[in-house]
Amino acid sequence: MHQPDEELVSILHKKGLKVTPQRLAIFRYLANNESHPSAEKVYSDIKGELPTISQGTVYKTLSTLADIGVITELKINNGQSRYDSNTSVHVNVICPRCNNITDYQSETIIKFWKKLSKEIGGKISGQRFDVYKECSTCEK
Amino acid sequence: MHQPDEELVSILHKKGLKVTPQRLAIFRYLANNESHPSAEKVYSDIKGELPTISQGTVYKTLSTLADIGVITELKINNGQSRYDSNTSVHVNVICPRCNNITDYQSETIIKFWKKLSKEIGGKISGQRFDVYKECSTCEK
DNA sequence: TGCTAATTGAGAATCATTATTATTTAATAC
DNA sequence: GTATTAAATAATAATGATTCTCAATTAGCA
Ligand SMILES: [Mn+2]
Ligand SMILES: [Mn+2]
Ligand SMILES: [Zn+2]
Ligand SMILES: [Zn+2]
Repeated sequence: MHQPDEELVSILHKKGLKVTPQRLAIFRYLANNESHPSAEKVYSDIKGELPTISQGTVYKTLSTLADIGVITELKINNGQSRYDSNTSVHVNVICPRCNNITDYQSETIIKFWKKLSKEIGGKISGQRFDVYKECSTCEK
Repeated sequence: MHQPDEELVSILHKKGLKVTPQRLAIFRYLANNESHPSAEKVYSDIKGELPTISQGTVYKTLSTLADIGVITELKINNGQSRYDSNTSVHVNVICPRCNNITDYQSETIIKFWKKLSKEIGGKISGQRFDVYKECSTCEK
């Protein structure tokens, strides 16, 4: 694990964006959170650190972080967005019952992506691979 | 190309659901439409055939068709849902600028899915593979 | 040809997200 | 350090895609 701050600060500088406590805190929160939280979850959790932050700022910040490419926004089937700081090529395993999301990574995926992106060609700007499977809690 | 009606009617019977003109028309429309239309697009296009249909019925019908597995709902990044009658394993190539969606299918994808679903194991209920790439119209 | 539960149509309600705007603040220059 | 200023934030209102409600209609069946 590395200090996420340095990377974020460098990218913000490069893009001419300000380094704010809100941006640092939300990015740090996501970088240490595997659960692909919703904006609402980020808001309620981040209030411990930044008690006066507003929902609007959370949405705006998440959108900014997605724009600069350090997180990914995933619209899921319950109508909400979930936020993922894992920017490597991977599979999101989504429980169709409770919308729990976990990452699955393997060599198979890496190889597939190399082959597929070459096959499709052109300027590909991203990808999203989801697999729907009941989580261990829900299958009981 | 085969008659989509027969398949749908048989599944509706199996599930104890009624065969209605609205369900037939919307399913037929999607089966003959590669463009992954939104609910709004389905609504405005289907009014030619069913002038008195309501938006609510379109939403409800699309949801029913997705429930019984004959179409797939894709929430995309503009906040809308798009509907796909291609239920085979494939990649949706989505233009991040105009949200145009086209299907990409290849042996690479089929083989990957066989391998990946075995790797992940358990009762997988579906999958979704998206690739973001500017469409030919937008890259000009 | 009726019966009945499912479906539809019309319109209201919901709710996640976005927009607005006054206030605050990070970054730069002095 | 202090002033300047454009960007960011907080509070709140607005939006809009989707869902809900319920009375009217209809598909499926006896
Ligand atoms: Mn993920
Ligand atoms: Mn498709
Ligand atoms: Zn679950
Ligand atoms: Zn395009």
